[in-house]
Amino acid sequence: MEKERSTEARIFEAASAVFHEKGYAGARMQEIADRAGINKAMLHYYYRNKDKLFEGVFRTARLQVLGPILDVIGADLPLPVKMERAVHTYIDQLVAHPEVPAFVLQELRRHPDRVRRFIDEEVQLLFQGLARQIREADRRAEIRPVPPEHVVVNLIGLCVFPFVGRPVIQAVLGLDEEGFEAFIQERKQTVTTFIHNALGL
Amino acid sequence: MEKERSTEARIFEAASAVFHEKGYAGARMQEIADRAGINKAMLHYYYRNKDKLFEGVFRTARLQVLGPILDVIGADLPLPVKMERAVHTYIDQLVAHPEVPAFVLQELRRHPDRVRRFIDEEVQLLFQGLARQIREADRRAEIRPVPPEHVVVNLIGLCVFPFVGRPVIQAVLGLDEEGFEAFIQERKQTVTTFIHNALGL
DNA sequence: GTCTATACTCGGATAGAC
DNA sequence: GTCTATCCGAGTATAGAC
Repeated sequence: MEKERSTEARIFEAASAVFHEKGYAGARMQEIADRAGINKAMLHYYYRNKDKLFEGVFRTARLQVLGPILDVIGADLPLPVKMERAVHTYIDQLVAHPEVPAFVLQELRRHPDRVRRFIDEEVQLLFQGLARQIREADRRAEIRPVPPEHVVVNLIGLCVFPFVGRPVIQAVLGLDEEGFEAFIQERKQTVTTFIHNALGL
Repeated sequence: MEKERSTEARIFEAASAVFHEKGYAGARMQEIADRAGINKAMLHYYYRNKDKLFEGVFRTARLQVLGPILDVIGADLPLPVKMERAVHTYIDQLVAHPEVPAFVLQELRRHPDRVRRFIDEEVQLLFQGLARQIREADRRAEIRPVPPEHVVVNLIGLCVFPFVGRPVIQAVLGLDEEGFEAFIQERKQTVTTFIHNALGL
């Protein structure tokens, strides 16, 4: 109910929270209105309908989950450094938006038509560039022989999975919220080492 | 509409498919009825309501996603062999039920109360056992020093992530359905090697 | 711009005939 | 056991006053 930000911004933040938590199908306009501290009718005044509101939230989520990591992947860095930076950057990014990956993956799964817009030409090329860099390192015998596509998927998966599987991981390891936080912070180091060792760097 | 299996079984299969695809909130009783080739009213005759039907599907999903892998983790095997078997078994298991992990993780995220039942004492102990085995191997200097909990999460994540992130991975790597299948089959080997190398086995 | 009241649709659930 | 018809609550969206 903060009077600071504009109504529109408050709606958007509330909508983000609710969509992230419940997904499109589970989200209720009423709950969004409540969290924004305004009336249901206002939602339709600013954003015509649920779809439009969702569209905005999803577009933002894309940046939150793809933004910084792409810069690192596209940067001109030697492989070992790039790997380390990628892991650190990506985990930091995900800590800032812990619920976004599960949300995004869920919605992409239900709307295959969105996938092309989500992973556009540019994004695809960036990842292909990383794969090529790995292949090059392999050719020069700087790393163990290894299929580059798998390394790319492993890199992303090792960073993202704990956030998508959070409840299960917390239960298995017996971690409370702050225990999980700490675990994630450790991963910046352990995942980097894991990958470096796997590649023989 | 196969006349073979009983109506009850057909309903359950249809319900599984729809719940897996759409999640609880997105699933429609009408669609389940259609796929089962029967009337909506029949759903309520066999399973009292949507919740009860979901409960059954979810319980089965738990076994589909936890079953075989737990046997391997609990088995009395040397670490390198156990890791290899775990990866192979788990990926085979997930190929048989590709949509289940995303479904389960999504629903657990929305119903934190279910988590305890999902990861019960027994499951927790099995994973702790694996962690202990890794810690032992570390103590005996059979592997590189490494936090066991992270290895456990990495093992599971490397197997599960491709299925949860499937649409994104297909788009990034430019794979069609059978290309993805092949990629997954490759992973049984590449992930095993990745982990072995990471641990210095 | 913000509210209240209300229209309308969708979907889960039940009644009751066969 | 299986169907048709129908009820009813929930949830999105709009009308209209202030």
